[in-house]
Amino acid sequence: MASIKDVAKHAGVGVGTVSRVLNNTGYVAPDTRDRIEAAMMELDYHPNEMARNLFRNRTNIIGFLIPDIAHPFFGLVARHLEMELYDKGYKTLICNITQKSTREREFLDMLRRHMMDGIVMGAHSLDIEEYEKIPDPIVGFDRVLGNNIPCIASDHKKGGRLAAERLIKEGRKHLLQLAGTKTVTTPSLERHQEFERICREYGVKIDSVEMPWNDFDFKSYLYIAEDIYEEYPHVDGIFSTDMVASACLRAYAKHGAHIPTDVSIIGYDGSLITETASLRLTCIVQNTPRIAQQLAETVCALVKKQPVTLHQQIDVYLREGDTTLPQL
Amino acid sequence: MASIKDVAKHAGVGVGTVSRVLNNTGYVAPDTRDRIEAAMMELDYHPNEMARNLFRNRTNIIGFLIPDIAHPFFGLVARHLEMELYDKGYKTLICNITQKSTREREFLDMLRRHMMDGIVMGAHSLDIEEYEKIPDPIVGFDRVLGNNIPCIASDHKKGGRLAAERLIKEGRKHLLQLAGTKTVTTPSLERHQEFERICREYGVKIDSVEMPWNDFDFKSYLYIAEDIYEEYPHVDGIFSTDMVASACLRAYAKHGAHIPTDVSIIGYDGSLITETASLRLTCIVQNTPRIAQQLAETVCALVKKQPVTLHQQIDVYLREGDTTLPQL
DNA sequence: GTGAAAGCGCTAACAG
DNA sequence: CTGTTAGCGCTTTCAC
Repeated sequence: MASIKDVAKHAGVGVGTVSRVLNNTGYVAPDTRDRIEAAMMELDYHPNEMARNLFRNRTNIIGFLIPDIAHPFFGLVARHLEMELYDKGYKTLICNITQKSTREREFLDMLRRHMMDGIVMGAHSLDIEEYEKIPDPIVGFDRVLGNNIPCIASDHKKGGRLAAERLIKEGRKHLLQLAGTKTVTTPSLERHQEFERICREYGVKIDSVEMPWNDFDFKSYLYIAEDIYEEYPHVDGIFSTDMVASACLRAYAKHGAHIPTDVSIIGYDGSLITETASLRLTCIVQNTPRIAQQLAETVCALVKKQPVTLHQQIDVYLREGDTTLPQL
Repeated sequence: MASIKDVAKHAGVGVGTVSRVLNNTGYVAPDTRDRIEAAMMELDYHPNEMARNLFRNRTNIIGFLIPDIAHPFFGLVARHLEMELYDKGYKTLICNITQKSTREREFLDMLRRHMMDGIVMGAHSLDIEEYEKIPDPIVGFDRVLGNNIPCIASDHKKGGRLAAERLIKEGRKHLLQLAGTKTVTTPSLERHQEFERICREYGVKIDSVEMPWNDFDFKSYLYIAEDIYEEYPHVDGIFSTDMVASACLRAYAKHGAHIPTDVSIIGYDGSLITETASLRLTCIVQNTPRIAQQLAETVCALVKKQPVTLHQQIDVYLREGDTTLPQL
């Protein structure tokens, strides 16, 4: 708990001089510096970052708000984002908003109270106006938070197209896509619109089902998948997020369908679970390293009051797995 | 950027009074309070948390150091830990230390510089003495960091026993266990010692392989699994972490082994990937909610200088999946 | 080169 | 009940 004053006293100098060696600013006589460094060592001195923060008016902390850090896709983004931010000199504060709560508002409030220099919003539930009122750095990850708030998202439209075209090319005749609830609008919904559009364009039968919100609990996805099978036992192609797709894979296989002979399944995200299963899920992969890089770059630019691009789209691609028919 | 001074001036009162309504301490005349609240509203005032932190000498931030937040097991612990800490009034700062770097030391330094009130160490690489020198709150998650540093870990010994006994009961005769590198000692290594001990006790052949460190990249686990198959094509029981076990499942199945008829596989952790695969991995489940709860409770107690239990063991259990023979 | 002093925004003690 | 003041620990002019 030694303070800069203690060090100064111990070394027989003023606090200003200690501060100078601490920050390597201005001139300090070599032997004075030595004495100060010795004093710091002896007192086991560590500069108090809170005091520095107060003076500089920044904490070097960026907040990341997400539905659930345990979700494989968000976990991956968080990992890369933390890495990128770290390299830029920032620490990452995370906040899950799995259940309905006041967490989001509190998180935004922390930003306003200067606990964080900026935040990346990977989830949202308030009205656009609320975000636009906030003068501090905010970047949306897959969320459109207002006209002047940057948003980074995958090219979901292309993702939907790639999936639809692939299934159609395989000769599938009755497709099914499962989407999350549309309580809030996010760019990712575009993939389903595009998927449906293309199916209609090719005259392929398409059913779109909106699923209830369920906190990413895989067990409940399994129940949902069972219901889906009951209602749509004869579809021959399914498109959904990795998690839901995996659940459907289990449900349809359990009822005797052979994957991919009878049913092709394409996941969306490209998270770890598409690789660890014995039957690898064919999926549309979101470029998480790139997303994280852009998020970090944008939020840091905002913090430094540098100009930023408001809309950034990250490319996606289809990765072959074992749940679609091999291409000829 | 309005400060408490601006509010005071605007409301025609002293800063002390404003502070009083801010913190609901002491008496403030109703109409004075109204005037102040109106001023705060008008100026869009938000108290500066950095200044408060400096005064109170705490940030209400707890750090969580882990190998990789994208790893399904660590992600799960992080999720629960964040929830627990949030309920206790703390925010969670995460730090990955995937690659060799100075990150760990920097993280510890942040603790000493009062950027965080305490940290939970889910990874470590320094010598015990380094941690013991640090006077600030540190709790080890599956890491013994010193004689006076609390450590919360699963009952790994029991985990190893449950796995061994199950495989032996199935009549398996040649077991194989894959362990991580032993560059640092962690309680989790006990499961392998116990596994081996029990195999010997029952006279069952057991091979233990130490794997190289690979940053939890599943693709490299697959390569390793291939090598393992080459070297141990005739084992009939495998025990390893979920990730490695899943990779082995793929490798052995690919080479024609039928799971679980020919080979039984038991994973360790009980993470999401054991549920999402079409062939669910039988596994030893670590009680992540409970672990997180204990971690949060312990680190908070330390922050408040309350007494804590130095060693806490969390129970584990075996969860039936599809990669072991059904019990009679 | 270096010390003294002001101030970052807030809280709490102390007079009135 | 409320205004004034002295710090929290640090950085940064500004004289000496």
